[in-house]
Order: sequence, then structure tokens, then C-alpha cells
Amino acid sequence: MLKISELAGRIGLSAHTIRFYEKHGLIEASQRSESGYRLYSAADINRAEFVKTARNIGFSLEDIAQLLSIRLDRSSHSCQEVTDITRNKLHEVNRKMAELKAMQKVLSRLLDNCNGGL
Amino acid sequence: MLKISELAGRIGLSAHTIRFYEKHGLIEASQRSESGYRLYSAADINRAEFVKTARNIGFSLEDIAQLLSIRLDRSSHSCQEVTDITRNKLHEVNRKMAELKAMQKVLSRLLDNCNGGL
DNA sequence: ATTGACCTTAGAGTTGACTCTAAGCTTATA
DNA sequence: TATAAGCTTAGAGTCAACTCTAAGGTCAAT
Repeated sequence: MLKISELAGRIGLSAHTIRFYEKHGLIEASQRSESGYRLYSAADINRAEFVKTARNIGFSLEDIAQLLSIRLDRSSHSCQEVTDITRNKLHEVNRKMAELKAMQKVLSRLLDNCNGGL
Repeated sequence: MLKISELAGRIGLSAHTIRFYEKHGLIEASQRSESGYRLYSAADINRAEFVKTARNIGFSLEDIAQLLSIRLDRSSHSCQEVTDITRNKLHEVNRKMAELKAMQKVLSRLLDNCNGGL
């Protein structure tokens, strides 16, 4: 079990941010020490890493909360609902992928021009 | 030449946002009508589209300003400088690409589970 | 036993990126 | 010619996502 700043160091967020995410229902410490310190399990770490990745990609906290609720509590969602939300997000991901590829091209060309230009 | 709301419609931003980007040095109208209306050329449109794509990808306005200054005014940057900045951004793009792929996998699995689970 | 590095909470403050408002000028349409 | 839709500026307001502060409790090491 990790304490908050250990988790923070591990996934590259500040302890402040982790508490902030907790307040918004994204991350939880499945245990507390006797003195009230947050203690994070392996599953908690996974979840935190998922949140970090999704944030990096550009999903909002609200988006992430929705995805987590599907991931962790599928039984309370109809299959249709899961499919709609997920397909939607998958579309966003694919669109972003295309834009990243376009940007890769632009950046590579800049780099080549310069290296070749010398 | 397009007026501001025509440009806005074309690239999917509001006229407000375009003026906001102009204030921050990202987009410019290369001409004004007699009455002072902004008029955008093909090159201006390209530039605006680049800004839009870069924003969608998640670059900050500051990042974008830097990239634009390289794209449009390479002579005032040393090749080393261009290379450093660009390689840096290319790394970011590649990292994001990897994260998007990971997310694709998670989402696809969610989707499959649900479709298969019925 | 005290120092320093950690942890707790509640809540205030900051930043980036819009988003809107007000007051007034321009242009196309009825 | 008047009415509406669209343009101008300066500046205020909003929102998401942090980021920090204060006041105090905990814990390991000197």
C-alpha cells in the first residue's frame, strides 16, 4: 500500500492533484491508516494511472468519471448505454489520432527542412 | 477573401474565438475592408486551420505561437533552435499517440465485452 | 523531547482558454 | 429608409482544472 506522495511520485501527479481528483470522484484510497492517512492498493494505482492517461489524451474529468463508471460498474449500465458512450469516445480518439498524424507530418517536415537546409 | 464569421463557419470556431486568437498573436487577417472588417486570405485560412488542429491535439496557445513562429519565420531561428523545439513537440506527439492507442484498446475491449456479453 | 518531513481538512487563489456584453458603425434586404 | 444581421473595440465574466495556504495532527530520526 502506498501513501499519497508515493502514489504521486509513481504516476507523476502532485498529492494536491490526487486529493482534487478524489474530491471529484475519480480516485479513491481503498484504505486509511489508523491516523487517517490514505493508503492506495494496486487496483487504486491502476485506476489512478488510467485517469492520468485519459487526462493526457485530453478527456475532461467528467468524461473520465463516465468511463470509470462503465469500467467499474458495468452492471448498472444498459449495454446500449455502454455502447453509445464508448463508441462516441472511440470516435474522438480516432479523430485525435488523425490530427496527431497530420501534426507529425508538419513537424517532421520542419525538422527535415532544417537538417537538409544546412 | 472571407469575413470573420465565414472563416469561423469554415473551420468550426466562433468569431469571438478568432478575435481572441488574434489578440494572442496566433491568427491575423492579412487585409481589412474600407470599413475595417477583417478579410482572410487562403494563407490566413491555412494558418487558422493549423491552429485549430494543434488546439484539438492539446497544444497550448503558447506552444502554437512558438510553432507558428518557426513555420513562418524560419530565418530568424537558428537551425539548432528549430530542431530542439520541433523534436520536443514531436516527442509529445508520439507519446500522445501511444496513449491514444492504449485508450483505443481499453475502449474497444469495453465495447466487445458488451456486445459479446449479450 | 524536539526537529523536520510527512499527513489531514477546508477553503481561497490562480491560470488558460474562452465567452459574452455594451455601445456603436456597416451592409444587405423589404 | 428603416430594420436586421453582421462587423468593430474594450473590457468584464465564466469555467475547468488545478495549485496553494493555513492550522493542525503523525511519524521517524537525532
